Amino acid sequence: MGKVRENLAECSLPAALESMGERWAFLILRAAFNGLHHFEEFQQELGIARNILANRLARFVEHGIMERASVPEDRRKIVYNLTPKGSALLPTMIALRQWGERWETGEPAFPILVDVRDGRPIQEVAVLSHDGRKLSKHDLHWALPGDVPVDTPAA
Amino acid sequence: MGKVRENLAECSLPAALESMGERWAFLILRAAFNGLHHFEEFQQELGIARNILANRLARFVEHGIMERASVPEDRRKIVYNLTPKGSALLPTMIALRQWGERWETGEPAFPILVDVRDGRPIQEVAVLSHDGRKLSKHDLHWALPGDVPVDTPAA
DNA sequence: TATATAGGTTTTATAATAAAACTCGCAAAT
DNA sequence: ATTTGCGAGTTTTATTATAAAACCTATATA
Repeated sequence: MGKVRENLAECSLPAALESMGERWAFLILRAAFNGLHHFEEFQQELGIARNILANRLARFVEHGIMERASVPEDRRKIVYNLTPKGSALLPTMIALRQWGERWETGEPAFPILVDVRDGRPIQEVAVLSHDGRKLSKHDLHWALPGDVPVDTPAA
Repeated sequence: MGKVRENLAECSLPAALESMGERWAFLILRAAFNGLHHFEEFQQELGIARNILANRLARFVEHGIMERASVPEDRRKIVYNLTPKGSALLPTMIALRQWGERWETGEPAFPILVDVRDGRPIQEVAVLSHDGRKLSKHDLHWALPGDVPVDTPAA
């Protein structure tokens, strides 16, 4: 139990925050998810200072969240694209956005995100148990290696 | 289509970031989820500067993320507790933590979070369609009011 | 009554952010 | 072929946020 509290400091939230905890990080990411690719696009959409934007993009590239490539057809242009690692931040970003909708702005803000296949709204991002029950903070518990039941197949 | 891009700036991510976008915000929140309640506990656990901690806690209270109450048994003491609004940040926080585990630190970091009922690890936080399919960014689309099919019950 | 504790505030130093002007390589127009 | 303009930054200077340390006040404990 004391062992749990001791190890808690080593959860990977601090590591995640190294790249995402800075101001503008989430907003640049959102813009990237919305299809922006170029320095000037980010700058004009967000109104961020150019030096800060340059710094953030460089940091994203360093951390493998975006990749930077020059466009052959117009060699002035650079494209920034989300890597798989960057794309993997989608649940985090949508969870934060949904929280903002529910608790800051007020529910039905348009446009809303829908499944492209059937046009229906996505679910609220939630913490789920292995069998799909929605979990709150009271349903959670920290476990050390020995305590965790291994998912043993029947055969 | 231009209408979608136009409205995009008004998604609630910026509103959410007003309280959560500052340095230390997620780490204080994590500590609160882990059962810390007092100023000195936060300070010692995180090593954050006292003035910054005071500022963050006050901000959380202002934004309704935590509530501040004094303890009757010892009137020096103050407890900070997560409100429902604060607790609702759990999916965001766990999503970010899981991302850090997967892409920054490397998978099996202990202790891990398990369902208190059966002791089994929780699922990865994901974006799901209305019928539970896992969605990536390519499966998502912005929709304006008219485009969204309403969930019409049969009767 | 003296001493320690909890939860801050104040002061001062340092680092991050912002606004504006500037640079440099390339492309397009004249 | 030269000028003009664009894309992607950098530099400079001003402002704001963060940090470390000392200090303060009300309460509790010895």
